Amino acid sequence: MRKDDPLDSVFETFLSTPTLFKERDALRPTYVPDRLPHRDQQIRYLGQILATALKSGIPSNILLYGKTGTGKTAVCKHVLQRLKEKSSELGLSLHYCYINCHIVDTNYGVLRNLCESLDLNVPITGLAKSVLFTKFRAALDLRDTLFVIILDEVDRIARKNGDETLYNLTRVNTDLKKAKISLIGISNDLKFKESLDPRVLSSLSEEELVYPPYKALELKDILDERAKTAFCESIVEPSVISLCAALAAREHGDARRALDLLRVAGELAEREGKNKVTESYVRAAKNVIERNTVLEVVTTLPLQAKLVLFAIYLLEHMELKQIVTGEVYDCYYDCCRELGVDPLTQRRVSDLINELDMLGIVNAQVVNLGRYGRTKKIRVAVHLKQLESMLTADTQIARLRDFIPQFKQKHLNQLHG
DNA sequence: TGTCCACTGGAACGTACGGCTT
DNA sequence: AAGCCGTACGTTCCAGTGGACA
Repeated sequence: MRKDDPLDSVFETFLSTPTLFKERDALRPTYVPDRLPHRDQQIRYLGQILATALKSGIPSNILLYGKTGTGKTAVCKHVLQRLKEKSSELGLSLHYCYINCHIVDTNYGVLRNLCESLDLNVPITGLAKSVLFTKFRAALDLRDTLFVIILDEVDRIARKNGDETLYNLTRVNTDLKKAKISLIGISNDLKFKESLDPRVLSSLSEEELVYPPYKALELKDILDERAKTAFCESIVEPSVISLCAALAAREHGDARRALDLLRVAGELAEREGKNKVTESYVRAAKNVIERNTVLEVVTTLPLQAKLVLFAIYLLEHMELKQIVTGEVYDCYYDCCRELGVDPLTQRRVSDLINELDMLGIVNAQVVNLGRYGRTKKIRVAVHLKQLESMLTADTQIARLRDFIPQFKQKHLNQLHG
């Protein structure tokens, strides 16, 4: 053991303090519990549709709607797990493949995942989609099985790549002799239907189910149950559960958020060697989570997006009444020149602003200023000081710090000129 | 009432890149 | 090695928008 290694004391402290957790993973979003409180109706409904499989029928394709953390994915996985067990009791074959289109967000990627779930080896890139699709269909039809495909965040793939793959998947049953497939699309965007090809829509949404957000009391029940699995006895004060539930209920009843709060609060308490999780740890957890999400997004942004964000930051820093696309572009252009980076076109920058808006770092709203045109009104949506430190962690952006007074002066001159 | 501003956002296209097939 | 494929990222072009203003 090296005496001067600071990590030694960290590890030793960690090992010597008793853990508060019995099963930490029970608070992770991927965990599928045995019981899902307040989702009986949804479970029953999904079960009824999929039960067709138990009499060798093809279940209708299903579209599930609901905001994040309303239990869509958990219900789906839960029901399919049970269905699979029941099928094998009856000697029927059933496979299911879960694909999160947020992670696998290309048509090719989806097809590749489907192939892999049938034990086919496919290259990361290089094959034509049609070739991949033929391979998949052929491999599938070798089995006498029902193949259920769950496409989580299906709106993402439809929006980004068009509905080609969805269309093909909804039609594949007509070409299959032995196997059958059934689709479950999960989406948190209610408007996504509008952008779909009507043919795809009608076959994908033979059945539809909307998942309402959890209410604070329902979240409390969920948390209660999970906390019992996750923590050792009498670690969590009852008020902690209520606070987590209340905070998450405020954010459209997101159970994932509530569980995250509880887990991080537990981890913070544990790290400080405490044997109780109190309300103050929940509040601290809230800050940690918010900061981490923004930090991760900002630091992983490509340089051009960081420059656009820096330009918005700069304008916000100058306390302008209104920040619009044109101003952002001018400022961004100057920043690029300062760094010797080739500036993008305004068209592209407009898209980058939309992307930053989607990520929740800025708020961009299209407004009509009459004679003064149509543009986007932009505001920074996160803490300005934090944003600065996150941006200037990038060495290139840091070089722009000296540029701030110069830019301010230039802008003032423009105002008076 | 018509004009005009400052963009938006869709569509088509170009380029670079990694990786497969032949 | 050549040809092909999918993806990412970007450009160019252009019709459309809707409220202020003359």
